[in-house]
Amino acid sequence: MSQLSAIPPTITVVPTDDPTALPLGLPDAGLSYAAVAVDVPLAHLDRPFDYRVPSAMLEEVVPGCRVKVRFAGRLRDGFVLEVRDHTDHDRVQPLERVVSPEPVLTPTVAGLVRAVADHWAGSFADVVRLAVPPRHATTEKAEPRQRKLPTADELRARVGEHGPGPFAPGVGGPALLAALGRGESPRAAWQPVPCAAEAGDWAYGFALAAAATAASGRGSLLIVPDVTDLARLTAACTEVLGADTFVSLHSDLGPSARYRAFLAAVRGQVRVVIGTRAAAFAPVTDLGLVALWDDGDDLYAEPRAPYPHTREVLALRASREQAGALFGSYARTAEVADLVARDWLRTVTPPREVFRRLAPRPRIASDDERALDRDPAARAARLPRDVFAVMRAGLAAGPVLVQVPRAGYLSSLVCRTCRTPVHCPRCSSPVSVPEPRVVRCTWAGHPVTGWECPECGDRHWRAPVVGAARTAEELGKAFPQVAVRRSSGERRLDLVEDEPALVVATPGAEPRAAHGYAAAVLLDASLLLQRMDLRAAEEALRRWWNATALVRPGTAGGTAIAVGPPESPTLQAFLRQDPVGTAERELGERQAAGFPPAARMVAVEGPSATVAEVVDAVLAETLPPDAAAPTVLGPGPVAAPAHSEDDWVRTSLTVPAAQGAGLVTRVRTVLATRTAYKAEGTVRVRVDPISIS
DNA sequence: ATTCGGACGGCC
DNA sequence: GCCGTCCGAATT
Repeated sequence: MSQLSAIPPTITVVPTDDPTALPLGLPDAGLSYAAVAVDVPLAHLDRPFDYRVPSAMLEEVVPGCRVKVRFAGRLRDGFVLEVRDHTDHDRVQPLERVVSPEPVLTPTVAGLVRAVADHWAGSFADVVRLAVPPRHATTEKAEPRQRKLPTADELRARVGEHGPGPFAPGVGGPALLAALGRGESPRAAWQPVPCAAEAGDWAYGFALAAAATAASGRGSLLIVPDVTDLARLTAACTEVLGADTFVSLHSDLGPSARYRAFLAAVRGQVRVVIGTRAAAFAPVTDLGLVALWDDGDDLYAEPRAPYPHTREVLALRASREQAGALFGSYARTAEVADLVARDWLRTVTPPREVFRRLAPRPRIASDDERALDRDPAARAARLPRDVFAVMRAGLAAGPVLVQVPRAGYLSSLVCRTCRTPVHCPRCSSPVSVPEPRVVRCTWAGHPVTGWECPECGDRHWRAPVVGAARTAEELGKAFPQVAVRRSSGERRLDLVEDEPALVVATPGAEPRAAHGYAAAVLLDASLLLQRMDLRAAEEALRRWWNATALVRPGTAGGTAIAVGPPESPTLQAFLRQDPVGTAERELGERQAAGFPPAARMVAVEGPSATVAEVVDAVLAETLPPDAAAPTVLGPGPVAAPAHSEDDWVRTSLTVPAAQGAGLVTRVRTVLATRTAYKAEGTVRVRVDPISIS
């Protein structure tokens, strides 16, 4: 050791009679300490840390700015949460540098980030990554685009000109717009009519709601599942609000465009933000409305830890910021039904008779052998005669949509004769066909050989439905004079013209028709209904009603026909055209089964030994008074992440919804204790996962 | 007396 | 997770 370092550090003596003096002789410059949310991955370090603000940085250090700090000896990124004149710590380090003085993490969003982290048993650092896009220095320094914003009077005039649009026939619809315009914060579960007419134009409705909110001097946040819906919403907002009034935030934007849109919002240059799930955290000042389209779409489940769901993020946000909420969809999820049952949302939908008159006429066609058409080409395409008739009639009036299952859904099998789904003889799991001629069970990967149908004894199986390519080919033969167009996955059409054509599309990739389809044929019914998922029925209805929404209203002859077993309750629900009642029943079933949203479920996933340790530790935590011990489900096998060497399992803990926060806190405590103790093995925790098994 | 390494505690 | 410190064993 050198001579120099042996000399003790200089100690500055502070006169004790000076009340403004700070300990350790630090210069008092008023606001000299910053509480920083440091980007550390460890659960037990998930809290703010204080740093001294060197006087040279005093100007730039503001709440919400990005900084670099020394933490455990290393440089790390962080956000300043608060600037204060004191600290409770005696060994504070100085801030290393200010990355940017731009206050990108507003106090409101910081509060939301904390709340989201707490709700999903995650850390602030994980959630803030979802909320604030990476900095782009050039964009930050560039001159912002000049925008001409309409005044409140102009906005009121526009809202008046447009009228209530798709809310027109609605019970409570016009009142909703009026309340938003008065600066109130109504919350609605909006059920527009699934049809290609104004009554079904959700994007127009969203734009009108944003305009009414803007007229009250407040901002709006409008969220949709994907870029296709975003394009539609962009068009509607441009028409109703004007192109200067809003920005669009989504993950397809490059770093520069993304940061530019974000800055326009955080700087208050725009008060309306539209986008996909990451935009749910966008810093809209004085938020008056959050709107969410089609909350059942699984794109709303964030794939990164802590796996928050956009619907709950927005619900949390509307509550925290006293904003209105508009959750719109053609189908209705059990979760929205739950929010309605708890009177957090009120249903807004046209009167029953208006709804039924405007909606395309729903029909179902049996898919059993006897119902097939006699026409040999139709027979080859496996088309029931009712479907053949609907297609023929529809083609006389315009394009006909044919919804077929996505390729991924084909990888299941049924008995050739009685259509009983094939299950693994060893562990009863469903089977999949990962590649041609290879049949494995989905849980354990057992190769399936020597299968025999438990119902009829047949030894042969087949794919239950043909895919898009085969369907298109067969339809071409059945309708030789008609153009057959395809839209799926990568090769996707946006719009088809009015000429008669058969448009074969996978769910979610259906192009819109310029004036609506004459008819829709939903061919994937039986396959969707065979899925062993808790949400199979809900998801099937969501897809059918989303496809139905592209068809002309029933008053203009529109028809939607689903092919499947007529006795299926889900097909019957389709026929009944009652998304609200259907979701209420679904919620009732979830309640009876003790599943979310009626209960809170925390799934712990990882190598079996680690999962067992974590679950045991959670169960060993002391329960709050009156709280019951959780119900334990599992462990059951679950897919391991790509690079894991171990097999993974999942164990789920379930408690009544009211005790959910307590359970999540206990889980979080266990995770924090484990990282502090450096326990071996990591787990993944999912609160209310969308797939339950 | 000095150096090395592994375990452990704290991170502002 | 990573760094710094502390303590015991090995090395001179």
